[in-house]
Amino acid sequence: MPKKEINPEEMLPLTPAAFHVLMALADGERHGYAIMQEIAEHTDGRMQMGPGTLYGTIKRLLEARLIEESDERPDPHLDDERRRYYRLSGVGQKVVRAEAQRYADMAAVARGKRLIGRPA
Amino acid sequence: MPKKEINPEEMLPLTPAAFHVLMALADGERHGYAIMQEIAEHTDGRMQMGPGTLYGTIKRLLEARLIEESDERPDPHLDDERRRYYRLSGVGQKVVRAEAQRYADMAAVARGKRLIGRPA
DNA sequence: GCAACTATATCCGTATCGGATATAGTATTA
DNA sequence: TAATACTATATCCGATACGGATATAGTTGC
Repeated sequence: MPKKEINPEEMLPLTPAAFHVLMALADGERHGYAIMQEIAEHTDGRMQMGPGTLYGTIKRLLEARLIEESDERPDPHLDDERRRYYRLSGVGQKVVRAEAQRYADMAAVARGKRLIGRPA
Repeated sequence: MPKKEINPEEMLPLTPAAFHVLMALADGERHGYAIMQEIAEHTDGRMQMGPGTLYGTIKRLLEARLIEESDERPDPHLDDERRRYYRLSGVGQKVVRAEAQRYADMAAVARGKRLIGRPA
């Protein structure tokens, strides 16, 4: 039988901060500062995550095993030794998918109540 | 000139609890217990908000003037004197719309990353 | 009459947020 | 080459929010 059997849906809802960090890692590994920039991009600059929230959230996500630190480094001339790279764990992938689906579901409810228009 | 000029977007993101309460009030006034049931319905029973979170959140939303207590009561034979009814304020309407749009936007980002499928 | 449900409220330990502060390497440009 | 802005990580800590437990009591259904 599978080893831990955690149900990702039981970890929902995530805090907005945790969700944004996981979303930033959904298409590949990134270092902390790049996560910050990716979040700003996802939200058209509306969400500016400061270092306190960013690194605190990373720490909690590591403890919860939703993300892992990666040893792989890019080409040395593109790299910066200070950087620490993170990627989603297997559970992390499932959790971010489930939370994204929850967002889509709530958006659908909002459309049903005519709070917002159709998806672009 | 308009009296207060609060920018609803600056209050975002809401906590999931606050958003669910506002969503439950989006199509008409309701009392606390009914809000709880509406939230369970919106989420197919996946979110079960307990009384601590519910009444604490209501208190905070009242203080932030996103909701107001209503004096109107339904027909006496349908009513229960213990109930306290709440409705969205003008600002509350704008905030819940903006937050719903944020949910839709994040769902769109998630679709771009192929985390979830098309909206139903 | 009794159990289950409805309804509101508070307490309090824990978790999270987020601005401030610290430190220091890297890139730009004057 | 000196100064400045940007990159990058990390921690501290007061304020806020969460959420299970507990309390109280009226209402409904059997």
